[in-house]
Amino acid sequence: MDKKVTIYDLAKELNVSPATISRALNDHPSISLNTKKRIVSYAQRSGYRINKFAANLSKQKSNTIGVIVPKLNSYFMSSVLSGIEKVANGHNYNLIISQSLESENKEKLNTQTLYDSGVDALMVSLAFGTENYDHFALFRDQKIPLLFFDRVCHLPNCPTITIDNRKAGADATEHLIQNGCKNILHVGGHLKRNVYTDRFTGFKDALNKYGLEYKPSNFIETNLDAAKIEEIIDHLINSKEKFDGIFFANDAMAVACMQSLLKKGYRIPEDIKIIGFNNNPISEIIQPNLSTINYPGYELGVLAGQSIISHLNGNINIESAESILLKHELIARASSSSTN
Amino acid sequence: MDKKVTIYDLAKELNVSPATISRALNDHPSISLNTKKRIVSYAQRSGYRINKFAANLSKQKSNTIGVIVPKLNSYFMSSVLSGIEKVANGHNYNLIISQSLESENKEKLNTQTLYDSGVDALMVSLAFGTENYDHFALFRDQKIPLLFFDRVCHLPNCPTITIDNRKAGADATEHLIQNGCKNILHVGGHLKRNVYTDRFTGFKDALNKYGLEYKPSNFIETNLDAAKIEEIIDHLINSKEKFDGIFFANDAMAVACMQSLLKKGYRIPEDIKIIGFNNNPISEIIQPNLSTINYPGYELGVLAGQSIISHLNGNINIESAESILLKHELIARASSSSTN
DNA sequence: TTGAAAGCGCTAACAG
DNA sequence: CTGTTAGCGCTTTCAA
Repeated sequence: MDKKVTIYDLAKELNVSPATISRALNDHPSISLNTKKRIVSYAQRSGYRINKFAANLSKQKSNTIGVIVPKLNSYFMSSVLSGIEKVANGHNYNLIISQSLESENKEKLNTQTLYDSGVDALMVSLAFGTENYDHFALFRDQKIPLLFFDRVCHLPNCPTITIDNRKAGADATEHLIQNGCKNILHVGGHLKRNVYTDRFTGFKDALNKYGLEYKPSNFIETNLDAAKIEEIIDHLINSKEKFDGIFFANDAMAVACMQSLLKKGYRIPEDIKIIGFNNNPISEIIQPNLSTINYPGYELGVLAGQSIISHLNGNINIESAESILLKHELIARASSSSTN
Repeated sequence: MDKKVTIYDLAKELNVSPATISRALNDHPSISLNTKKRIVSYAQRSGYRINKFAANLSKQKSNTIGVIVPKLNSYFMSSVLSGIEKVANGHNYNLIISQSLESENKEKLNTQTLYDSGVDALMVSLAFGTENYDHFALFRDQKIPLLFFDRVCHLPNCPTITIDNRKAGADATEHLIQNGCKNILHVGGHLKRNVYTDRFTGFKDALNKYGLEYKPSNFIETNLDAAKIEEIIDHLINSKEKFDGIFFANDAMAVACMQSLLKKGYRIPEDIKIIGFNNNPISEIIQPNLSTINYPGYELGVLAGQSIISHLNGNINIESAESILLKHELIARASSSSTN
């Protein structure tokens, strides 16, 4: 069992042609049930294993999907990936996953590698810093399906899957307002990325809707690194402004901030109300529980996987599905409850 | 830019042979600097991209590493994967990642698929239920490096990377004892997996060391599903025993249990002391903060990636590194502090 | 230093 | 339904 057995070996052994072997092993319609059975059974016994290198070369198809994410180890992204993997696996697709680590250059390199690897489709969530999308041209030129999720950009014929971040941002903000906040701070992420600009826009929408003035001091752009929470605390404490509510672009930041504020003696929600984003499980561990927007990562992954695969199978035309919006949901918890 | 350009196209254009092109593009030693430059530059301009299907077939090597994990979306596993990806990417390896979803059968299928895909090495963390390891024989027969991490099994010539779970289990238990616990419950995972049996053994080691009796009621085997926490609460409350300490095999369970107990009016650590395992960030969010064992997932991933890759590069002989133990560390926090 | 040519193992068009 | 044959695009001896 050390030399690998090929279809030629099987062919010789069974006195048929390699083509017949191939047909038998691939459920090709034009082959008699008998020879098929004979071949499959013998292949089985002989320990034959297909050589995908050869099959891929011949078919110019790999049954592999490339995925590029900013980082693997975040609750949200790993949920998405889990969803994608689940459906891919169920359809005989493999996933090659790589991280851009928020670097445009690495994203570019990964894109090229995945192209060279011959993935049948590419799914990407953009790095913070990506400003130029030329590296995706390879895929578009070759008409290889390209789909963006969560942190997306809008290229012709490339579907996107997200939630309505603008509406969600407005919902979160409106919730704070309805619970009595008059001067809200929004702690956002890099404004290069749709998800953060949209949430920010939604934030301003809501202020506007309720006749609250938006001033530049109502917004801080961050890299969402919870380690840098002290900057925000400084802004909160030292600013002339007295903020009575904060809308964070993600839960991790919100929780880190809550911990710091609580330690400093702030009362939440009495002194300041807080809402996060994502519905990370930590939002239900922190006391008081953190209000947030549910952004269903696993479901997003499943949906993304399904739409890529049904496109690859020719079932739907992905290009017609320009952009899919998942439903989000406001989850009101104690961190923002009314205290009047 | 629609038809793909091959080395033959380049060869024709530059009046050299395909072999020369190949040498130029692969930094082969025996080629003149001049022709190399000429070729590389032209390849660049012409938009040439290697076809890995062909290269792989020819070399019987894919620069791809397969990874099988129980599930992608856990804090620990996504940290490990992030570490593996980081080093793999840095060495021009791609990762094909798949989930067994704790099913032995799926793990088996994934193993076969990855074998067929021609991965150069396979890294796996076993599913809960896996009892039979025959599916790995394919790899061993073909001498394809196979490495187990975290949830491991010991097959000849397959290195393993974990922490010393037995010692860690003993450390955790000893910590509770030293803080005054006399009757400790251990909530463990499936005993088929080394990590859980070892922690359990360490638990008994510590009881023994301190002359505390071990009775069957001191242990519950679970699938570590935090949703099933009520069973444990029942056991705690309705048992004749009065437990004054609990050692959980992971933090998620510990936190879920703490939340439930606190809601029922228990005081932690006064009424009962608790320690978890993994040092999941949630351990620093729950109040009181959860004592735990630091199990460095990212570092484990980096180490696992490095050892597989240096083996693939022929730098070290992986078979000599039978098993690597990472350092763990007890982190004492409020959930277990002494209250005498 | 370069070229010719033989694979790598499978698929698919065409013929029978 | 089955066989023949020509690739798929790259790598790698072997000769020159």
